Amino acid sequence: MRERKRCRIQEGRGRRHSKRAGPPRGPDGGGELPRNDRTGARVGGMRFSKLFGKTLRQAPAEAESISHQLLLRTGMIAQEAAGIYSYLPLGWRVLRKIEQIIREEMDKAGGQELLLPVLQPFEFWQQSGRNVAFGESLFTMTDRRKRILALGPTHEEVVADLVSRYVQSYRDLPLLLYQIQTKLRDEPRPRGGLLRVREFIMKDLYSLDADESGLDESYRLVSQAYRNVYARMDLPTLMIEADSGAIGGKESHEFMVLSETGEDEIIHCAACGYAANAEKAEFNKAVESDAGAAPSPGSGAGNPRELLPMEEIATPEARTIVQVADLVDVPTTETLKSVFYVAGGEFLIVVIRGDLDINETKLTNALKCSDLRLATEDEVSKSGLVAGFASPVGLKGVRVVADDSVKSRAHFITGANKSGYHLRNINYPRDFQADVVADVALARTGHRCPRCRSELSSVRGIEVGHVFKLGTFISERFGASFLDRDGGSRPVIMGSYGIGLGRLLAAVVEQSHDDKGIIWPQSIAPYQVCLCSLHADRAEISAAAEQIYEDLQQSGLEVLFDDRIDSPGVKFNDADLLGIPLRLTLSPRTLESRSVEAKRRTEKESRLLPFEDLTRQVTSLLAETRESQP
RNA sequence: CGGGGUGUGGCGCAGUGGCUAGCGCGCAUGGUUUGGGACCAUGAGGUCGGAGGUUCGAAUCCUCUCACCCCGACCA
Repeated sequence: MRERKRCRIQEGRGRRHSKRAGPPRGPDGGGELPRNDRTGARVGGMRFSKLFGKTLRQAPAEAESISHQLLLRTGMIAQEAAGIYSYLPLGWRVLRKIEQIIREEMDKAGGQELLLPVLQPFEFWQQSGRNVAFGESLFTMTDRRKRILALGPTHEEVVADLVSRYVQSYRDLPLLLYQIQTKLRDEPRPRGGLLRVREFIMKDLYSLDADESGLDESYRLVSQAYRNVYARMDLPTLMIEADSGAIGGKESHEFMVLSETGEDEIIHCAACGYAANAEKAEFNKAVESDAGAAPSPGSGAGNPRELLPMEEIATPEARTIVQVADLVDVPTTETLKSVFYVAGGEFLIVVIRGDLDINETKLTNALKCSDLRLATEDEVSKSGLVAGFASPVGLKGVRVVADDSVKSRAHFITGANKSGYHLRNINYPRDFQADVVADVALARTGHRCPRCRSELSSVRGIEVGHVFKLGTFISERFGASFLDRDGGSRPVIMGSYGIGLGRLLAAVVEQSHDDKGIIWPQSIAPYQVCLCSLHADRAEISAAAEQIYEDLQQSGLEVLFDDRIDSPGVKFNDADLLGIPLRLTLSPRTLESRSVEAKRRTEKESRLLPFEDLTRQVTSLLAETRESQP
């Protein structure tokens, strides 16, 4: 008892000492520990007691998504304004690891890294014409000479400018140029923590090729590099067909992480693997067991003589497709619906089969416009149309866009353009014509796959990569051309390939966590090992822990050393919350058997590792963990 | 931009006209503790988002405004 008491008094002193003079010295009286003890910062290790940032027991109320909550609770990020975040040391370590993985894979694919300016002449954007497509999302500022500068949301223009100056011959191609840097977009609505922000670090690669087959090869190479990146982060992704949006271009794919938190809807066919963003997804519009489908789909109309004559039917109060279909007792597939839009200031009517909805992305593309919105009630009535009873039949002076579903059958029911009446036996193109006929329909769960006719389903996803075959529209405008073998001048063919690093980080957290906290894949964990010393105020514990901390670092491991004088629960919970792959616990109990307890973040069980050869055992445990991960 | 919501100490919250604005966590100091977010004591910390107004008196009522979050529009 007396021994014990004395021991405690000494511990008390030690504790006071440690708080004033920093962490206790090494086992043999100090001097041997690496420098920088004042702040605890080391190359491979960090003392929890010195770590900048604090874990929170409760997530701030503004955080809704899991990743947002966990990243705030762990002190990995801190919000400064809507869609603008600071990365604190732990979060920044993770981001840098992601960055390094991406860099390695881009280099492996043959990429050359460079750094491009954030401030870009606004003229670049006028030259490409994309100032219109980006619209208000393009941050701009004015310098002291009143010159307008754009804050780069992406860098195709700058690359095209560089290429116009440095690429002269087909011998200079192909090229894969990439940068990893901050980009700025004035998003209308930032959300979900790091999932959608206004300032973000992005890896953007631009491929430059002499011909289409070169572009195909670049596209293939970079796509494979993307798969490698995700695989190294243990992140399952789905490559889907995508719309190219404001970036422009033809073919485009997105890499999606399936998650309910995701903003994108993916239309997917389990049978043949067809997968596309709902913005882009196609589907088979044939109506099954449709006896009335007189002209076969795609044939336009049949012989007009076989078609029944148009008739007017009274449909009082039936203003919606469902009401009309019920009243006349036909399925909604036998009706046509008309919707009114204003595109580029022009009023237009869009007609589509009654059971389908309009996909505004497809519509925008079909119209080649950049501003599309639903018409207001005022605009509709000014155009002389009666909402609820409108149709393109007999309409003059209004541009008509038809979804190709108008050709999928004959004898539709649609509005008579007078209140209380509809028309029966309406056929395209006998009874109305369209200025544009295109696929502008929205695919949904239950529709048929365009490839194999199996049933499509829908899932949500987070877009963690997007690749585009841009083509030549930017290079042409920047005079980025080269001389081919025959001495002819041709525009460079461009591709563009982006990964948002912060979003990727958030996607990993969305994908890999439990009720205790984050579960980092080893490749991007801020530290590989969390060393917890229990009863850290006891001299013998702290001495042994210091030694282990030292040894682990010497062997090249990244260690977060929880040297705080705190209860075991606090330390264990923080280790779990932070998601460090391997936890080592040193306590009086384990010290007695000259061992530490090792527990993987993903497992419940722990094991004792004897001091002898500890670093080797830890290293091999981590290697096993790496292998066992998918 | 439309709809909804929230602004009170670092975080989570209570406080709907009346005394000095309160609680939990966190923080500081001392003590007791220590294998899954310990306990006791003492203490620091708040222009109640901002401006204007009503009132003897405003965190509380009114007007305006700002910020942030969610849904939609839009957007990589």
